[in-house]
Amino acid sequence: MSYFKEVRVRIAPSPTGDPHVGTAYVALFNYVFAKKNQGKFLLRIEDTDQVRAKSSSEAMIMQSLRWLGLTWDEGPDKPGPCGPYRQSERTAIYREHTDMLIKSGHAYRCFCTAERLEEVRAKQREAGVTTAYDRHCRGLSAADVEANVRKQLPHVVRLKMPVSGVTSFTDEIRGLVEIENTRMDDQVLLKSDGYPTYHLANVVDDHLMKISHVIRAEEWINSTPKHVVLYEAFGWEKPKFAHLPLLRNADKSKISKRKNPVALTYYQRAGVLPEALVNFLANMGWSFGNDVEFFTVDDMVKKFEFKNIHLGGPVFDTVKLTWMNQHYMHKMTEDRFVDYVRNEIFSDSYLRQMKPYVLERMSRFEQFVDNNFFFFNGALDYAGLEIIPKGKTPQEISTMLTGLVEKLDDLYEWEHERLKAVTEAYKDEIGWKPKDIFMTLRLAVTGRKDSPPLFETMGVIGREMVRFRLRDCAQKILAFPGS
RNA sequence: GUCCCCAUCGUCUAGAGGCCCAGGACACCACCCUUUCACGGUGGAUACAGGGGUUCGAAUCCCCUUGGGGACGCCA
Repeated sequence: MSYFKEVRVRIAPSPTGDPHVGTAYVALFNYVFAKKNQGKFLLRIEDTDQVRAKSSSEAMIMQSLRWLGLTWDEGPDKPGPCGPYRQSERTAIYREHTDMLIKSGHAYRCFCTAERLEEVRAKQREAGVTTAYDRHCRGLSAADVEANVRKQLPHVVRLKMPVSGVTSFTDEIRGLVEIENTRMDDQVLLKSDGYPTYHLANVVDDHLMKISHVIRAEEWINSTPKHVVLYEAFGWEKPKFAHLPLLRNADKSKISKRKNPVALTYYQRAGVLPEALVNFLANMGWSFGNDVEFFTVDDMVKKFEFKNIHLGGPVFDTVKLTWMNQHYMHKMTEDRFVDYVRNEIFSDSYLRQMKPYVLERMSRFEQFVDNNFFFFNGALDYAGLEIIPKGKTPQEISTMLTGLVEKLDDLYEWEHERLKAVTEAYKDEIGWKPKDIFMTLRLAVTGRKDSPPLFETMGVIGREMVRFRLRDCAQKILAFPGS
């Protein structure tokens, strides 16, 4: 009798930034597969990276998935039989399971320092071989380990990979995948801060949460054998695996914010309707058949099968998304139109944020739309704006803007004082005059010279749209005549 | 570099050996509709990466080459 009595699948995002379009993509296929099999769809927050995890990100992920209608049956906010559904609240479970593995001889403590590991890797890179842990601590005697533990030396716990043979698994979409064990590293399972790595937490939780099908992105294929070894070490029945193709940038590389807007919050702000985005995502790697392009999630549920997934990495083409969105827009009812404009475009919260900066600059409300278009637009038109300061080349401006985007991306909190501090530090770093950088930034973000205070305005417009405008501007000015 | 995955128009895809000198959609071009702009309609251009097999027959099966991507972290 199988351990799995029903279909249970999950989306397991890491709350380290804006909710990602790839998360929605994988969530959609999980959701559809669950519905198709009258199963359950869970949301599990994988916040085991203490350095990068942030709670605001978790809230946005949940908001975005709900916006798309991809709602879960169990999750951090929806208690179920297998909770808690936030990994940071399950550390005792991981420690307990790590101890089990150490006792059964499937894992060992490793006291190597980060410096030593870096040295080992550097040498391997130099020699042109695959970088991997050299298993220095795998042969440590029990006495040595005990002495080190007593000295409270910081350490991690690593998985003992088999040193020969082949580990394989059957991918539901592509069939048998085999990887030689000699190619695999002794993966860290428990970090020195006591938190688990993805590999451990994922396997333990998938088992404990009775996940029957692991449907995730293709980037995980290479580590799946490690997970298989873990399931076997625990003596657990394995779930089925299905690896979805990766969404791509126009140049076919894995979709990334450097080359494409990837935040779900960006698409929502840019006025893409949720059903259009979901429909578009459904057409990535999968097709309804019979030349049908427009369909609902419920329609997809009826027809979905793994074997119809096409494995070529689909390019995320926002032009086609926009066309699809137009189709859904034109079908909106009057009620929904009014509701949408009120609640998405002129939402209460957005207007309230704007109020301190826009009201004092107007003497009649007839000025509102013209004066403040940049709070509502997506891409702006920079032609005829004198956006290139005297003495600077379009290339320099473009590079400056791209560099600034990267600095702003590092910002933990999107708030005007921090925006100002980061921009000023950047100005000093590159040694530009204030005017050259601030006016250019103002024009890039708002499209006009006379706009409300720059950083406050950027704060209101929001991270995703500012990033998009800056990148868009950096690209457009290179195409200006004469540049 | 090593391993893994993949390969039909520029892009998303249909295609499960004969229905395919390859169908649909986006984008593009032309025309029609129209006081404008959109929408819509009609038409056009554009693809089976290359080479070997297997077969009466291959876009479809096999092999090699090439190309693309991913993974090689105390990130997920």
